[in-house]
Amino acid sequence: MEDNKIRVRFAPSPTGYLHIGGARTALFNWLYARHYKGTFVLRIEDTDQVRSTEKAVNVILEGMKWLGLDWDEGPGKGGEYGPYYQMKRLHIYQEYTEKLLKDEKAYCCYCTREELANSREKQVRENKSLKYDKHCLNLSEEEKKRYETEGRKPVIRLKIPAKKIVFNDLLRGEVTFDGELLSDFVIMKSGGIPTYNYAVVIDDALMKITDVMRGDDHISNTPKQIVIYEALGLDVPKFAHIPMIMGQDHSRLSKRHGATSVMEYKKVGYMPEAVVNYIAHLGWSPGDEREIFTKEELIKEFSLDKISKHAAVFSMEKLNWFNSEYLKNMSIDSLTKTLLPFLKEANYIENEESLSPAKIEYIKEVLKLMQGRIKNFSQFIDYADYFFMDKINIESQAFDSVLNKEGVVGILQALKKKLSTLKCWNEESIENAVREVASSLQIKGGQIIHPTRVALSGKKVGPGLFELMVVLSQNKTVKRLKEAIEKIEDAKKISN
RNA sequence: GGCGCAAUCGAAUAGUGGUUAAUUCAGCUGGCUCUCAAUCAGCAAACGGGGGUUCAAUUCCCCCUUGCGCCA
Repeated sequence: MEDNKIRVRFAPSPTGYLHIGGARTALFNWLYARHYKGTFVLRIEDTDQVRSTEKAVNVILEGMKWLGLDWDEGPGKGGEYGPYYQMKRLHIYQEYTEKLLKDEKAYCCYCTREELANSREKQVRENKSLKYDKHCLNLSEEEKKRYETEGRKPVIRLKIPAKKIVFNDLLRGEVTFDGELLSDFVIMKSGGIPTYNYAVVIDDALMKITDVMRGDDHISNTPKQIVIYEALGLDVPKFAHIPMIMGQDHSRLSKRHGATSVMEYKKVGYMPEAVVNYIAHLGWSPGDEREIFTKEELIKEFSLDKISKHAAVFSMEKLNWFNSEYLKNMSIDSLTKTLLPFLKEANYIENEESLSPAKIEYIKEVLKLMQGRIKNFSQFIDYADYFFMDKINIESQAFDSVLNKEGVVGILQALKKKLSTLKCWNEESIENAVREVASSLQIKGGQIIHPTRVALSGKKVGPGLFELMVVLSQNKTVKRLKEAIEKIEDAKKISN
């Protein structure tokens, strides 16, 4: 029973951040492992010494944790098949390489960059597929020695058998490649560093990975990896190549399509559950109409046969929709808790810990007005700024088109007078007061409401005016009406 | 250049050898309303092209096209 347990892995290169595509691959593997009660391994592929950094490892781990994708073996966790960093496994690759050399399944190649380029150029000219010319396949010991004394450092190449290489993709069925067209590719670079395809095979085999689920950009790498498995006499795992995620223009998802880093979404104020829910739908569907899924439901429903085969396009609008759905359904308490760091960041509050109960209550009231109007917390910071600023910033377009108009000063003055003496500050009495002012001036409600909204918030759009006033308080309402009146009069003076 | 993978409304996906080809996001119209959002009602919108197989193809097969990827 133990032997049948599914083992999958996510193996990122720590060369940047955890991007959306990587996160989706991680998610699918995680869901697959959790669904079948298998093991989810995290392995760091850090053999690109130039681009790999410790910081990038941490950023990726952080991203995984934020999304709630916990791993059973890997960095910080250990496990019986470690180490889980490729650079700590160099001796293992070396060991297998010596075996391949001894078995004459691989050979040293001393060709220089120039020699390879020349050969390649010739192949291009002859319209042939690009392939190593096997110049070093049968070097004698003397020739090898001569190259070494010249100071050449060899790379190790694998001999590719000239036969069909077939594998059964769990998603796509039988995929066939012609080994004849494959080059004797490099498995070990001259510095003793394994190439991607080589390290990945040894690691997957030694870590007893049963199912390799990865982006379909790896389909063409698979035959090479199978050749390595066979040369090493290792069991070939099952493969499932999932579709890639593209930008709106159907090119590879990149920064110009918007945020591609998962942590960027945290920063802008998305809920990890919403991001997970959305990316789960990129290339996968439950087979019916449901859209909103908890992680537990995703685990329950996830299966390979519901993964589509064609590339998916990332849509910010749809993500926004998912996120606002989550925000709408959150309790005010947890919403408040999540919002606090953003308020701090925007300097709307001093300190998250030392907030007075009254202030927390105030934040909750503001949140109630904004919940359902925002797609993320950055938008809250933007839309609700006037609740947290002493001097508000009146948008110039709103000022010109709504406030700086004939008759507005008189309206605001009348309203100010009425509100400043209002005894009872609740939605109902405020509405009554506003309507009374309107009817005494013989104008429609809207003619008083719109300028007042701009005077109080600096914006033309926002929550219902009366509830806004209740939260803002009588003092501030009156004060801002006064300030708006002054501002309009100043503008009139200047233009005259 | 060689090889591989893919192809349903603008996007994500359902679905089927015979259907009015469905749902969600986005878009548009209208209701509600002080604006926006939310919400409700409605509209518009797709089987890439060509050959087969078949009584019947969006669905199965082949070719083309397009997109994406791998190889340097």
